[in-house]
Amino acid sequence: MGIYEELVARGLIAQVTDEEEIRNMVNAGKATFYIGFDCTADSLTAGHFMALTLMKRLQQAGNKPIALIGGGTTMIGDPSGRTDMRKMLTRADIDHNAECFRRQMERFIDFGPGKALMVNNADWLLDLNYVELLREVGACFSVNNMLRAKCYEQRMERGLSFFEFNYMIMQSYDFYYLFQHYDCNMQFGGDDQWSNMLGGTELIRKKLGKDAHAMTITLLTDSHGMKMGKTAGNAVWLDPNKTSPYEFYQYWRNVDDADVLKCIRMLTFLPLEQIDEMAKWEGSQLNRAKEILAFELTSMVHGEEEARKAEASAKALFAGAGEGENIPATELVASDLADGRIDLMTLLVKTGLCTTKSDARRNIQQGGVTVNDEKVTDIGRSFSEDELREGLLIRRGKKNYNKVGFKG
RNA sequence: GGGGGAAUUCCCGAGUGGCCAAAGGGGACAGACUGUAAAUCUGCUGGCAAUGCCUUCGGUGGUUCGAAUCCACCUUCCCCCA
Repeated sequence: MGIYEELVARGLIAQVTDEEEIRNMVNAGKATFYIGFDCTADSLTAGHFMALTLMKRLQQAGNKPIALIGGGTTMIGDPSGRTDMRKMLTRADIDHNAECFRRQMERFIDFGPGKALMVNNADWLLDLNYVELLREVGACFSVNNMLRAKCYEQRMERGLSFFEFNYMIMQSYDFYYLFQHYDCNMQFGGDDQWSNMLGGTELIRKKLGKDAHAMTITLLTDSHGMKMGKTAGNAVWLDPNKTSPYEFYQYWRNVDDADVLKCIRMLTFLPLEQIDEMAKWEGSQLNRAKEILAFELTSMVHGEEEARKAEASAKALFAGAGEGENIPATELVASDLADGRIDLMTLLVKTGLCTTKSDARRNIQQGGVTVNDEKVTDIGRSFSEDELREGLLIRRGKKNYNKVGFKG
């Protein structure tokens, strides 16, 4: 089975420009492909992770990846599938984000000589001359066609600025540029990028009379059709300072039954035969599959050691046993106390378990707070220095823990 | 350039002088049920020194005993005509 067939079997491929040619090229390790990453934040997210694994899979099959950091395109911001305009970022923010991206990617992809490349489109986009660009590239685009592109559909209702409308042209120009300077013959991207990617292949055909290819990755959505990799509107980050390994582990440990197998197939490197076996599991047995998923991914992103710790903590906590190594902890000092005591509501806020005291009050009143496995419903409950010294395990809801200690 | 409309809490969206911390829905959070799942049901959803006080309805001023609501100006967005 070639790599192309494997990608299909894993459900990763959404659309391709020319299946026959792409299959042959990729299976023979002849592709030089790029994936663009717009650096709108200072860390990659779980959403980018799939693109990274895809790069890795193709690299392992002998193809050459180019990671394109969108230092230039981020100056505009992709309007695809969005209902409103992105916040404009400053040049300094973008440069900083690009640097963060670079560091994270290096952990997944081998950027050794001849193996892979990392480029930044700021290097060629920012110096473009407007009139020259219009003459050279603009002439190749039909506004009529662009307006028909699916990625602008939502914006046709609410308004799309000319500024953002140009995003497609910038992205197309990237492909055109990489095709000429790095022999890049294929572009990968999320399925929401399809129109933008076709813009690039069209441009290459019109300007150079040559064929370039595009292929999109199925977007990872849950059984409700929502994009995965987000909790409460917040991204699941790859940066351990933004999403701890434990939280990262828990995110995958808690996916829907209906989504586990899909995630394992698409995101892990486990052999397909093994996955097919798991597909027979049912009911609570699926919990085992979730553990595997969570462990595999945490281990890829944060290393095996961290994955083990996260797993051990999770098991300890949910088995009710208590002490895990890796759960968040808070050390209080004398100045945190008033008259040698601290009340529970303040404590909940200090540990980050609750956002405000009102929030803490609600949680206590609704029976959602536990201290050392004992439910506390008295909002006036407070703790002495001695109690703190012995350590408290505070829990909010089923899944949020914090260990509190006292120092000094 | 001309004309018309809109901006409300995390999101959508009601509210057109006091009964408004603001209906309803979604989401989030908590509880029950479970398998750390889903579905379902219940509660809850600005803050605080909490039967009260403070801050919020795009911004700045104004009218009024009292403004999300009325007036002026500004900002942003949408629609129609050019």
